[in-house]
Amino acid sequence: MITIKEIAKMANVSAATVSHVINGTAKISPETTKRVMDVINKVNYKPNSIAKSLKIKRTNTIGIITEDITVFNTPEIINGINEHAENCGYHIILNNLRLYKRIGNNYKDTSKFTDLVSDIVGDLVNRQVDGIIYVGAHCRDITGLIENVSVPIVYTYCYTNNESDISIYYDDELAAYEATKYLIMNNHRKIGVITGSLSSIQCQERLKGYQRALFDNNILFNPQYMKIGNWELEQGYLAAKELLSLSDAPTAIFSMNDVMAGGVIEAAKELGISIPKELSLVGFDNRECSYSYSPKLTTMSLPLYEIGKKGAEILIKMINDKKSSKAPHDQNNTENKIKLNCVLIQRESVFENPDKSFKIS
Amino acid sequence: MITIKEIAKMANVSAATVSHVINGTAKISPETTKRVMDVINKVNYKPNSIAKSLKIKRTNTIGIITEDITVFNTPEIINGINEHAENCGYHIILNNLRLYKRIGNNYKDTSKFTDLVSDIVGDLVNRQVDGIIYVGAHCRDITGLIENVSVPIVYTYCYTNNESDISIYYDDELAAYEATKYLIMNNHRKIGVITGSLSSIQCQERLKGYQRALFDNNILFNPQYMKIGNWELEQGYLAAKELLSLSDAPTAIFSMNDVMAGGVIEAAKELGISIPKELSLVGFDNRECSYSYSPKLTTMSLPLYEIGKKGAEILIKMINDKKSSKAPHDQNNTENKIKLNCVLIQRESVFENPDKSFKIS
DNA sequence: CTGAAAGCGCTTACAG
DNA sequence: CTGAAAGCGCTTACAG
Repeated sequence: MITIKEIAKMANVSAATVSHVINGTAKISPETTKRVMDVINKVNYKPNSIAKSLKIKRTNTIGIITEDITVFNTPEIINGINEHAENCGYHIILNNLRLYKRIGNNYKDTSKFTDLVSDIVGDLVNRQVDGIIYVGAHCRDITGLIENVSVPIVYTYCYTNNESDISIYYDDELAAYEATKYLIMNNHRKIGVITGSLSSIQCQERLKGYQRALFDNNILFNPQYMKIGNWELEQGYLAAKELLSLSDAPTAIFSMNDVMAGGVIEAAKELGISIPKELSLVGFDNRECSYSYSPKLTTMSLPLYEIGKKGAEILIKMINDKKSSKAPHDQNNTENKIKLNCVLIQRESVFENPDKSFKIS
Repeated sequence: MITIKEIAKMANVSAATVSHVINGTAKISPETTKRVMDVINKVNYKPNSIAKSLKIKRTNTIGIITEDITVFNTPEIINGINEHAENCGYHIILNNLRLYKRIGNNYKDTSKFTDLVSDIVGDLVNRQVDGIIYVGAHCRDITGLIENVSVPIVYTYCYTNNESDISIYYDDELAAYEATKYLIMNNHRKIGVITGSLSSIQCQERLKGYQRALFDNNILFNPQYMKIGNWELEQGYLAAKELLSLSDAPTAIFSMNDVMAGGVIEAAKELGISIPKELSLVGFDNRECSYSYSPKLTTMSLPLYEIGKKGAEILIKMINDKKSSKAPHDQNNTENKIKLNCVLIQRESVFENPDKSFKIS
């Protein structure tokens, strides 16, 4: 490994001078600059960033802690973080908790892995990361999981109830509102909904959005049109069967995830009901399967890339603010819980209802 | 940030002694050990790993270069690397090329991103990673992409034609053989195959496996039973329609990926042919969608986790061999191209053919 | 415009 | 069993 001293000797200058030409931290005459650059290029010298980091107390590295990288949302969030970080010259140290393998579906009980997380955070801090981004596997409250960290941290796809913590996730209520409104704009007024597990916040928020869209358009909420699911395909199938056998069956269904929408498609096929001609369907999540269904599913896409990107932006800003000892982020008047918007992906499962009597002007 | 010197002062010993009790590198009396540990615990001191790395010239970090983390195979490979690396005390620096965003479907032309990769490799080396794992987005030949690296490197989900390079991927031929054999064991003898793009190596290998299974069981290859697809659902649908309308239609189909198998399911539904009772179907890849289909698809699962794990094992072994200046890996008599086996995931799409006349003893 | 020197926070022969 | 000292490869006031 070739060092700055050796370059200095070869170029007949001091190590300080070499450092200055590399970093542009002092005015060096064009001649010596050239002499130095020539030997650097000749021997293909690259400064040792570990040594540099030790001196400047900054690694230009951010730590990412993912709860489980195999969950569908995570790679795209990492992609977003990665792109912005790279543009700012930051590297990424990845720590994957492998939560599913370790504690299965107990992920809601954060106490089961606080020790693990606190070890990892400690480790990251020892390795001098400039900041940390935590990526949840499920959007939920993880208050208390991480405490007393000496570097800036931002939470993505999860949140805490601590006001000064920065959390970035997406707006379930609004997304459900948009999905329902899209069906209404397509002249549907009898709109069924198949929910996820009622105990989940996602489900509650999406239900609110669904009802608000109905309300805003003067459509009475018909409890018969609401079926309780559990996010699984089978429940979507069963719920659709019930909805479609109602005497006054809905002409459209909003399924709170794509997987259950797969069950709706199956049920409709069995009943000989054509999607989208006789039944319109909107899913949620824009999972891989939504594109494989036939018809291809119209669904709400989660702003995963954007969540990652925004997280990286804010974190890097916090790092820079800290460096220049500005006021910490939570004392600015900015809102610390950031909800990004989902976007509707129009594919093949929605059709304008031909019944003109419902037409909205 | 608290340093080893401060700990030394507080415990009334030298920094050397503190270092020794932390690392167990010398016999220290129980009394001083306790005194030192007490202050370490009291102030929650954690040594600065950057400083340590600079001194010992080892970071216990491996660099992962992924071609695209959003491709389905990659997260699971990272998971495998991660688990083994963590067990060995190694950290991971992640570099994601975002190949799809950058060059779209030109990924086969590695010359389009050699400069990018060589920058990243250089960067990783400056950051003193102990080794590098490259994770392909598609299993293909990437000879020449990376050259002259001073740290050990292993390739996963791709390979080079350079004998000394270590590559870990999976055995397409054998997997197709197993899939076809499974159908034969279920008493099928008229087995259709829907291929991917014929130009792809995967497809050629899988075709070989299919034919070898037929041959080994004395079944004549019937060209009518082979339909050329392109990995997309629509082609699977069309191919299945043709196969199923043959006068002597196959009783089973091997689809070279899960997506086309989705098309087969659709075609069968349209024709009123029941899967698996009247038609057995095996897919390939074990993608998310294969579990959402109805019936749930029996398919070959790629050993992604295992590829990652094996990659990490070999890389860390190379790092240790290098440290103790043993012979480099490629001079051992071990094989440097490692093909792991796929495993059959039995779900609901295969049924034993009731026609006893075919029964294999 | 350039260089000598100190120092970032550790580890490790070496001496005692 | 313990400590003084050198050094890993950089950067950065400071002096000239």
